[in-house]
Amino acid sequence: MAPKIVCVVGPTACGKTKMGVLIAQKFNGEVVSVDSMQIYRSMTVGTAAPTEEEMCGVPHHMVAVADPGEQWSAARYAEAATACVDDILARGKLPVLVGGTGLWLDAVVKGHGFAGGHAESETRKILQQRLEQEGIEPLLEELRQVDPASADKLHPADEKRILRALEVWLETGKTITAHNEETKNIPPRYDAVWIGLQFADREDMKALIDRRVDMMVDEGLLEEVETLLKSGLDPHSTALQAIGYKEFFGVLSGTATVEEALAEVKLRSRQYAKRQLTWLRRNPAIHWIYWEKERDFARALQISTEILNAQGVC
RNA sequence: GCCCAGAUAGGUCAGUUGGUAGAGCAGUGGACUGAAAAUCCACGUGUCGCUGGUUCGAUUCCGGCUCUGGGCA
Repeated sequence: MAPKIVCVVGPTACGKTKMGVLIAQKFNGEVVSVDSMQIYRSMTVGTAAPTEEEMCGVPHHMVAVADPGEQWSAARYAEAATACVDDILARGKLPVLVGGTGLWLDAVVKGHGFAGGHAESETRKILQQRLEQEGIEPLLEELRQVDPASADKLHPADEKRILRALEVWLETGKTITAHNEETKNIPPRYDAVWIGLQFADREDMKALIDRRVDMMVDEGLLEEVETLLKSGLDPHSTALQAIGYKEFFGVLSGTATVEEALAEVKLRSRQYAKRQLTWLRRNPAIHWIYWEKERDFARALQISTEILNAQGVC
C-alpha cells in the first residue's frame, strides 16, 4: 500500500500556500513546495514564496533551496522532493505537497522517473545547433526513422519536444515512446488525496491576480530583479524565465515602462493560471473547492478536513 | 463656422476595382514524462456609425446627419 500524502493544488493566487499551512497544522504535517520557481533563492516577492510569517511555524521544504544560477529540472526536483517526502513519512508526519507546477507534481506522486539525458548535455547542444542550421524537418525525419509514434504525435512546431525525443534516443538507445509506455502503468509511488482550489468566477481570479501583482511591486519586485541581475545572473537562466522577472528586466534595461511591465505581468499571470487549470482538470482525483467572491479559508479547511477524514487521513 | 482625415470582431487595424469581410493581439478550449511560471496546437457573424439615393444587389459609389482626431479662422 502506497503511503498517504496530501496535495493542495490550483492556479496561481488561489490560496494554496495558506491552505497548505492550515492542513499541515491540523494534521500534524509538513509542507513540501512543488513550484518550479520558488525553489530558487532571492526570488521571494515575485514568486509569492511563503515568508517566515506565512509558514506559521510549519516546516517547509523545497523552497529557496537552489541558487538562481542553477538549472533545475523536473527530474532533479522529483528526486530531491521524493527524499523529503519519504523523510517526513519516516518521522511519522503527513507530507502536504503544495504547488502549481503540474509536471513536477505528477512526477513526484507517480514516481515514474524520466528517460535520461538532460538540458546541459552535449547531445542537447548538438541538437540545438542542428536545429538552427538545418531547421526542424531533418530532425523530425530522423525521429520518424527510430520512433514513428512520437514523430506522428508531435506537431512540427513543437521543437522542444522533438529535440527531447531525439535526445532520449541518442542518449539511451531507447525511444521516449517506449519509456512512456513502460512507466505509464506502474502504480503511483504515493496515495495522494488531492484538494483543488479555484474561483467559481474567472473574473474574480483575474481581479485577485491583478491586485497581487500590484502588491508585488509595492513589496519591491523591481529591486529584487535588479539584485538578481547585479549578481551576474544570466538573463536567459531558467530562474529569470519566471513571470514578473523577465518583464521587469525590460524596465531596468529601458525598453519598457513600469506601467507596461505591470500590464504584461498581469496578462502572463492569468494566461499561466489558465494553463494550470488545463493541466489539473484532467486529474479526476482532485476534490475541487470553489471560491465565491472572497476566499473563505475556514470553510475550505472544514471541507478539506471532511475529505481527508473520508480518505483515511487523520 | 470652414477644411481634411477617420468611424469595420472585445480593443488595434487591413480589405472589398459594388456580390454582406480578415490579420496579429486579447479571450476560450486542448496538449504536456529531464527547459514546464517553459513550450506547442485549435477555435473568428460582426446591425462593416446612422440615414436617404443610385443599382438586380451597397459595408464598398453619391448626398445628408452624428461622433472622434487634426488643421484654418
